[in-house]
Amino acid sequence: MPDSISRDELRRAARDWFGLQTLRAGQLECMEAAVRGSDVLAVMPTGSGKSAIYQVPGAMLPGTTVVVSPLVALQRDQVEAINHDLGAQRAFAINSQLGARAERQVWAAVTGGDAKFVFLAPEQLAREETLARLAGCRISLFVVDEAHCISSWGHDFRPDYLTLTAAIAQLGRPPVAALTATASPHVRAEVVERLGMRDPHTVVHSFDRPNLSLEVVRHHEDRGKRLAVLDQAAQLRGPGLLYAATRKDTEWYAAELAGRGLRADAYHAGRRAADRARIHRQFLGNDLDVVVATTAFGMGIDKPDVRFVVHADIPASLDSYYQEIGRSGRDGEPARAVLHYRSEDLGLQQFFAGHAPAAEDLAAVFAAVQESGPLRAAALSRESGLSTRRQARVLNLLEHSGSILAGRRGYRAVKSADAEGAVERALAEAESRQRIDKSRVEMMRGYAETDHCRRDFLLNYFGEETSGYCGTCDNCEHGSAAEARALEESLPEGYAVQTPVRHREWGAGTVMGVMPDRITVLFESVGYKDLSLKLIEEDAGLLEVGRIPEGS
DNA sequence: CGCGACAATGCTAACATTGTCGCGGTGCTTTAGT
Repeated sequence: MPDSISRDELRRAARDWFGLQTLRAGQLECMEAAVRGSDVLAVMPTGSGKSAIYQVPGAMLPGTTVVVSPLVALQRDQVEAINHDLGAQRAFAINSQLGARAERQVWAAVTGGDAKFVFLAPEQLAREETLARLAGCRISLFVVDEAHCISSWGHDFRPDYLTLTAAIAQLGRPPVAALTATASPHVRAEVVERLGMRDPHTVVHSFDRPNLSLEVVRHHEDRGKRLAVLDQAAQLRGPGLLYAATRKDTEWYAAELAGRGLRADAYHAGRRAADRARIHRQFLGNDLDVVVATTAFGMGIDKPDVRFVVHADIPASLDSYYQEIGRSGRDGEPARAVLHYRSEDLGLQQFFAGHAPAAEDLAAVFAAVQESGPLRAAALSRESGLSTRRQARVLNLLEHSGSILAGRRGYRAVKSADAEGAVERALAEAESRQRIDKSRVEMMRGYAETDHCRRDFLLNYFGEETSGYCGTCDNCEHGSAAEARALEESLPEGYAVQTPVRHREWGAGTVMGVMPDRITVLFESVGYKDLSLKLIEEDAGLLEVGRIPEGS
């Protein structure tokens, strides 16, 4: 029985099976919670033993642990690592790259109870066939690795990330463990909500990486920025990463750096799989000085001695930025994070942040559900005529705006919902998401333009209290952070980071940053907003401190 | 939202300005055709 697994047994299993001589407090707590049947949310940096949190309980619990993992290449690595540690074939991956024969073998292992771990992408779990077969097995733990993908990809790029709740229900609602290295309070709340987690045991490590120095270089001209980026990438000691916003620019920078005698290559999703694998290998083996990449490069890359991460263009959010710079200096030695910033570059990110689905798509799907529901996704796709991807996004919006429900037998309409209102509410939901995405871009601008300590800004964003001075960002070194800090002596009382507030128009929110003249608040409905303290003081009742229930 | 490519304009000759259009990031899946 799971209840009988003790702390000592967990320690012993970690040591004997996975070679972990010591466990950190956070790790052990999470393992205990998982074997006890609690949900777990762990936010820990890469390399801190996050995987052990599910590997040890998964190996000890009876039945099978399902692990949702975003990339097939990552699944392969994870499977190999576990099988190597256990010295037996106990972990398997299920994805489209399996041949017919391999697939039969995997399923035989899973249904026969030999598989302790099954790795799949959310798209695989959205397939009725896969889910039904898994539902026939004993699933004792459901793990979502890289759980921040729910927030960053679920809304449009990979909507099946938002249908995991339904999969969990169909698997008999085992305990759920969500793991990630990067999640701001907003992302954490979203993960918990979207996975339907119940009072999860939560461990959040500090986001501070003191060995990373932070710097922003501002530019007005595109040409000047390009030259400065090249000069810097050529001059810094590698190995390093250079992030650019477009595929074309990665090729351009890589060619220019190669022209200056560096071993550089461009990495983006448009390159052939073999080339991507080669670049990855060469980078790990120190056969490349610089990889010039789009956001495609990163997940699953664990190289300890990356010495710099330079951004030629601003990323879409501080979440992305932190993830990308977090790939440097994992050995604890000094590393540099430099952002080359032009305010014009924000335009591209704002473009990426915004497009609503067509009203007719929403109307078609709602009509189909209302007339012939309950319907599962595949049947519904035949009725509505939409591609499964477009439909998944539309379904998700309709569900989250309260017009349809996802049940065991499929989607059905909420009795009181009418077509017109359903479309309207779904569009409002889409707009609200866009506002949030755009406000995240604005927070990124805030980081690039602040005169204060940049580490402070970053850590506040992730919900940490800070000192106001780190000494290793450009603003601290040049003194502007110290001046800014002196100003803060006159900060008003009552607006500490993470204070819950309620705005007259925008409703509930959380204070995310405090500056001498203004505070930054993350509102649940409209995203990040800067509020002038002067205005708040003048207009009593505009902003109330504390989480005051609606309508009272 | 901002860019680059290309066409059209203005006006009377070789070219500078203005206007329009299309493009831009992440990966799973499945399937048709070599």
